[in-house]
Amino acid sequence: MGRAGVSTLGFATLGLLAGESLSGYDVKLRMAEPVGFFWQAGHSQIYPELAKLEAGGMVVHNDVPQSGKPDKKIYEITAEGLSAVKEWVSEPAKSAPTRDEATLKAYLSWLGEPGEMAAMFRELGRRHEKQMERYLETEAWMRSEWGEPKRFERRRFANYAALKRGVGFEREYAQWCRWVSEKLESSG
Amino acid sequence: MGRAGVSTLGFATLGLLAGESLSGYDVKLRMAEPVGFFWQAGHSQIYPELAKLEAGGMVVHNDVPQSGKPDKKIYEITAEGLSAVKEWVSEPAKSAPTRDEATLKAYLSWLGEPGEMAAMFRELGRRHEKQMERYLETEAWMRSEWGEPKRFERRRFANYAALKRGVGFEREYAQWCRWVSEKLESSG
DNA sequence: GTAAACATGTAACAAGTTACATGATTGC
DNA sequence: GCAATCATGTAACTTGTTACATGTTTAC
Repeated sequence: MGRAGVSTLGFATLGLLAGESLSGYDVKLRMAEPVGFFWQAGHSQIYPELAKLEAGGMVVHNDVPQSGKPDKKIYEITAEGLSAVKEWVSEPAKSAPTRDEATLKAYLSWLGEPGEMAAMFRELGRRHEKQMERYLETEAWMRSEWGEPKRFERRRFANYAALKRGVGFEREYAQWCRWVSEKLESSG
Repeated sequence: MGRAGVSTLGFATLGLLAGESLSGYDVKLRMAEPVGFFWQAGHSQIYPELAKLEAGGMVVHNDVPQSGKPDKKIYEITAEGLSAVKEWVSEPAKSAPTRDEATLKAYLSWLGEPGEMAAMFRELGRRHEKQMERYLETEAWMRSEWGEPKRFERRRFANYAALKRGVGFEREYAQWCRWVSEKLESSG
């Protein structure tokens, strides 16, 4: 928890709501898609989080009655909530301790059969490569839709910057996987 | 939890014990230093974990009485524990969902003052660069101590491979941070 | 004398995952 | 008919973090 008991998930939610008012369901969808590769949460985390934010005066909701489905709760950020995210966003990002199972397995790879280990890393590399390609497609879409990255307005640039991190991360990861699998193969 | 209720932390611990018998305190030290950048745990997690592993027959301990300090418990991996790690290590690594606060802040950077945001990312970049340099020093030490990476025996290669991931990760991260801060500056 | 290293544990809390629970509408 | 989408929640559980708890030895 950070200031006034708002967790990082809380700030992520506030950040989304700073752009547009959303239902819990919509927040969930965005946590899966654009935001998902650097922060995600299931609905079982989001609904209680929204309730907590409301209790803290960061958001308010109004019910939109629907036929058949439960009432939709549209959450809107308050002035208090907005100033809280704005303050939070420029504070030093704390890099949470990385926990990476694949790197752990590389470190312990001497315990496994080299051929099997090589295959495992080859497959892992493929997965990260595919993910990178998906991000590159989105990047291409942004360029075609929004034009020159140099002239992006702030919100689009922010989106582009996050995506760029995704591309770099996956590329480096895929390269490393391929390197590991090749070395393991040639030694087996 | 994976097979027979062993968590990833459990396997990390078993992996360490596969190389040498260790006390809980020693496991903690290794979780901080060589293993720390891709998997870490405090002693409050390690002691109960060792007890759980022992209850599951994966490790056994014998007490080494000491003067003044509490008895040292030296944990040794069992045949069962060894075959469990060996099986686990070549299974597909599940990439746990990434949660990266800095990338989230980049995505929400449009909410902050550009100058402040740029400074934040510049500082973050410096941190990752320093970390990269620390890893590079270790790499240099390995080369000087162990010779040509090509001829590393399996255990040393495994160590080297994990370190290499650390270098690549930090390099990519630092580059991205610098790129973000430069763009934010030139736009502010 | 003071801090760090050695050595082991427990308790309280926060965060995240999986499963349980309900129910209409829409597209195949 | 069957799965997916829309829409909201709760409960149980696992994992990880921070704080509490104790006590000696060694180096500065």
